[in-house]
Amino acid sequence: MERFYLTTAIDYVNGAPHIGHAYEKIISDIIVRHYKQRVDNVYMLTGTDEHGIKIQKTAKDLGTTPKELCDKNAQSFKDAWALLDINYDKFIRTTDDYHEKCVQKIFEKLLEKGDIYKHSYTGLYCSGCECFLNPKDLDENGNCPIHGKKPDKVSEENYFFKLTKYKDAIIKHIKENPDFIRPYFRANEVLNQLENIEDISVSRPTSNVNWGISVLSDFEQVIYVWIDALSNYITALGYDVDGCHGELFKKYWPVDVHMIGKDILKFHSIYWIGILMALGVELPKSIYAHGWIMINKDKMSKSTGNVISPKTVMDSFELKEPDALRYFMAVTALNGRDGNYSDEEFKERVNADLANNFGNLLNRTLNMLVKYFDGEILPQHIEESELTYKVKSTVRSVKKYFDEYDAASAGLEIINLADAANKYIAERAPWTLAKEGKIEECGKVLYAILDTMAALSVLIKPYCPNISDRVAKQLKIDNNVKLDEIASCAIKQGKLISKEEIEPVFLRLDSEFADKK
RNA sequence: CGCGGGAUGGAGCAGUCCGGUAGCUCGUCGGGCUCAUAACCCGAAGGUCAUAGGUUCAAAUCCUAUUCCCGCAACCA
Repeated sequence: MERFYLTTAIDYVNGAPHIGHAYEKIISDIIVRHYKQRVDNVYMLTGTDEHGIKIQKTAKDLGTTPKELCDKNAQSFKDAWALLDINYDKFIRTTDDYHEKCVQKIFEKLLEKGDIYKHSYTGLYCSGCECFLNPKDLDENGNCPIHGKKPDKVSEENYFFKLTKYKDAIIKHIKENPDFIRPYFRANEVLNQLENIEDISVSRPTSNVNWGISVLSDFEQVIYVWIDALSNYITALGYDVDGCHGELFKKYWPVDVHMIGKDILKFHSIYWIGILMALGVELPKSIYAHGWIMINKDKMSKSTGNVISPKTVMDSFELKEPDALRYFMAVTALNGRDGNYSDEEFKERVNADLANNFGNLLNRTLNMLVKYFDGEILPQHIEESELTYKVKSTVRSVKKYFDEYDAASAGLEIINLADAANKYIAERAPWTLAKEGKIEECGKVLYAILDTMAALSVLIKPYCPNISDRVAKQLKIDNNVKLDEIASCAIKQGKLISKEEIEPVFLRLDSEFADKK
């Protein structure tokens, strides 16, 4: 593999970014940073989905234009990702000019091919909701549950995509490629959904929705979200319906993984795949459906009012960098399951793993190095230890977990290595060795730990880039190396550090130190 | 009978496919260490493995039934 391409879902800009949006971007960013430690060419795409009736209505309510609303909210997403050190390569907005033009061409191509056709649709329309209601959503009297009145029978002309034509091919693809939908248990759900699939409506009359991309050959209709939003994954790379693709598309498509929430798996694994098949474009290598972040065990929702933003968390703990939140988000939800956030859990987890286990390990070891060796690494202390073997096996299993995009398990594996190093110290008790005059043995133990920390600095970098940098600085090593270049005995002989240069890499939240800072 | 997943010490989970001393993390309690960020290490307590039957020398694990919870089905990140 010499290139890696990951996309996140593009967020609907009808509101502000919250911790659920942030979760997806954080694990995506961690995966991307990990692959940068393995592959030279890595590309990450994120962005915003900006069309549709909800934006149109919200803008109207706020007395602004849809475009102004989108500009403002898209910026708030960008700001949030900057705060979290999300290193995306491109931020696409579905209102971007090149995207709109490409989507129009895609629509026309499918129309010409006969995979999109015009069809009259009759449904139950509620003027209060300004949308069609599903008969199942109605109350026992057949009324709209929100507005309490009978919806009208309305017919409208829509364009439909012949999804049913591709049904069998999609089923076949999913069954033949067990790695296509991750985690695997989600594939069953999709196959189940496929049984009852129908052609999907891919346009809306402008009389209903005007904030959208016009159908080129029919200005009475705008293109609906399926073709508009999902196409971002290829338009961002310069896809061209006539085959004159941009360099990025040639280089990075097909995508290695679409990182999405479990709620939109159906649209990606069925609708999007159908559209790609119709376009004759190669299919994604995999789609990863992550779980949701619950807040204090409850689903985050506007109605319960428990929606929190990443900035809220960072402000309430006075965090100046996102490392702790990034780490917590990565490990709180195991491979595709839901995770939970609470202030208590966050604080305890981060204190236990990053401060007590990881950070304190470096701190105590460097202090001993200063105390017993004046901060100097002596040549006779440089050698491999039993920890060297542990480092190698950790690197192997971290890679294995990331092969499955399981950043949580990989993260725990990394912390386990720090744990093993703490046990190693206790077993060897270098402070006792120093007192007993076994000074050379003491030096070797300290070196073994520091050399393990050097590897840990590289391993933890995708999760906690700032912490990693502080470790690297104090150990005078380069943490900007590929995983396979992690070497034993990376720390060179000579003066390493003085008492004054030792700084905690991560302070406990709510600790006295943290309060003072 | 829509499809699927689950029920294991206070909490969260592994073990179930291929039966054979019930394990991990956190919490609690006790001890140790004193290099360190109230940190680190060791040990202990605590479970009739949802319920009722069955198969077996032996069942958390296999079979049957029951109860309860959850996901998807339904434009929630």
